[in-house]
Amino acid sequence: MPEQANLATQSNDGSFSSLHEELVWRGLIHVSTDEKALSAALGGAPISFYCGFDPTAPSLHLGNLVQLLLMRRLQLAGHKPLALVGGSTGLIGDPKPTAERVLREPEVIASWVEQLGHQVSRFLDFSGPNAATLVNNLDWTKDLSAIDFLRDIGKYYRVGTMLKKDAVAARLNSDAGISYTEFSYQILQGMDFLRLYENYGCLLQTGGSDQWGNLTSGTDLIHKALGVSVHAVGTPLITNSDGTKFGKSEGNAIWLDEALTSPYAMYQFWLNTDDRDVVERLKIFTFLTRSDIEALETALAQEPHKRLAQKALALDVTSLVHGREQALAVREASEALFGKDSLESLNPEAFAQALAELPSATLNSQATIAEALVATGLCQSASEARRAITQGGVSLNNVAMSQESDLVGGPRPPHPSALLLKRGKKTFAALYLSA
RNA sequence: GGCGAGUUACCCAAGCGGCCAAAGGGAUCUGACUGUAAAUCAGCUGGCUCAGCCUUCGGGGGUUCGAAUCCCUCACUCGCCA
Repeated sequence: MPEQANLATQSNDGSFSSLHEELVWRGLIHVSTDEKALSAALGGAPISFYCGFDPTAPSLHLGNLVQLLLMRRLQLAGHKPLALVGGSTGLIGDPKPTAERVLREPEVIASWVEQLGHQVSRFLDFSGPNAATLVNNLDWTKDLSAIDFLRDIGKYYRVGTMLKKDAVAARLNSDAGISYTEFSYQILQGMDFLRLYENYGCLLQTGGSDQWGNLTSGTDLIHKALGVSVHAVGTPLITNSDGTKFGKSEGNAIWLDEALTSPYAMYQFWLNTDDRDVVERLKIFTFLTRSDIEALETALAQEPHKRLAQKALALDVTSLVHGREQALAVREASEALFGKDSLESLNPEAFAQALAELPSATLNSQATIAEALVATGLCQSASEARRAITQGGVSLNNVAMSQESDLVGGPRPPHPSALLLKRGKKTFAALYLSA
């Protein structure tokens, strides 16, 4: 994992008259509580604010990155981030629109909480006058009794209001229904905001707009319990123009953990951003300035085939997540592997280096192409491999392989023992020969 | 507590005793075109030792030569009534 090497180079765009104005331009504010009050709070003396991350997986993903970068922008403007990991809310589960969540073992949740904490820490500065603080909501819930919870917090909640929250209403209208457990989630999250207000003077919560009901749960609770008005900001749901879900590649989520999504895959993901979406992504996912982004927008309009905007986006986000050095390496690998020049003209050293960024397998030269596809993970099963070969989408060092029985061995320049295996036009793996 | 409806492959959804590895749509994937785009067109999409075989239609049991389809039972979901 890269250290926080990038933090020092980040800054907000000085050409905006205020942080609020920049956030609006970047499209980061989809909904918020009182806009004037919010703008004033962001432009005034430093405030504490928080954003929560629930442990639903061992790693954060691109959706969480939106929040992390928003937090960083606020921090760069002088505000103090409270990064919350959901040690308790993760045990309950935020209601998804379609289905009840499966409860995980507390030990699993605890280990995910720890991993998320590490990941979050890489995106924020934990030193200086407005150092970030990592908090865990399990700290103020684990010893709370059900009776105290119902008496001290529950009384502030009206069931009618709770039922109207989109997340709950959607579930009541679906045939999945909703358990009392998940129904209660909004109260837990509201309580988090209250505790953070009491303990840290936290005045703002940020989150995805799909969390709006949970964000307002907190602002409402604080208002009712203490008579204080605090703020909430909901970022837009990121959607793809072609109608597919953002943040997925071949059906898999893009994770921030390099063990789950390689830096190469991360780079490729961003490089493949649709023309229609790329400017919006640059605004949200990079620290490029308005003038940088406008220049890329012009380039996109005039020479779309050069994909300068996509390249900038891919390099920048990969740098943010995996570090500059790694990002440059995977860019170089991408250019070598997708280059128009034949592989044979590549220098073996450069070729091997590019291959090193790909998923790989080691086989002996008597292995078949079908076996190689499965071993490298390019195909899930022998049947799928066979299908891919039959459909004409498989090549080894850019030479089409049309027979499943074809062997991987044989002289295949430029490298004696390292080979480039492709399924389709952009799904690649490295194959190493052992004999 | 009573009554009714439902649980099918990644998602939606047909099927209601054999012609069902299971229609149709969506999504993924592959090919053509291209910019490693978009749109469009075409094809593929359970597994395997692949002209054959094996496992799948909420779980378990049963009827039958034969079940996703019929019966029993359990679990879960939804709706109406109390």
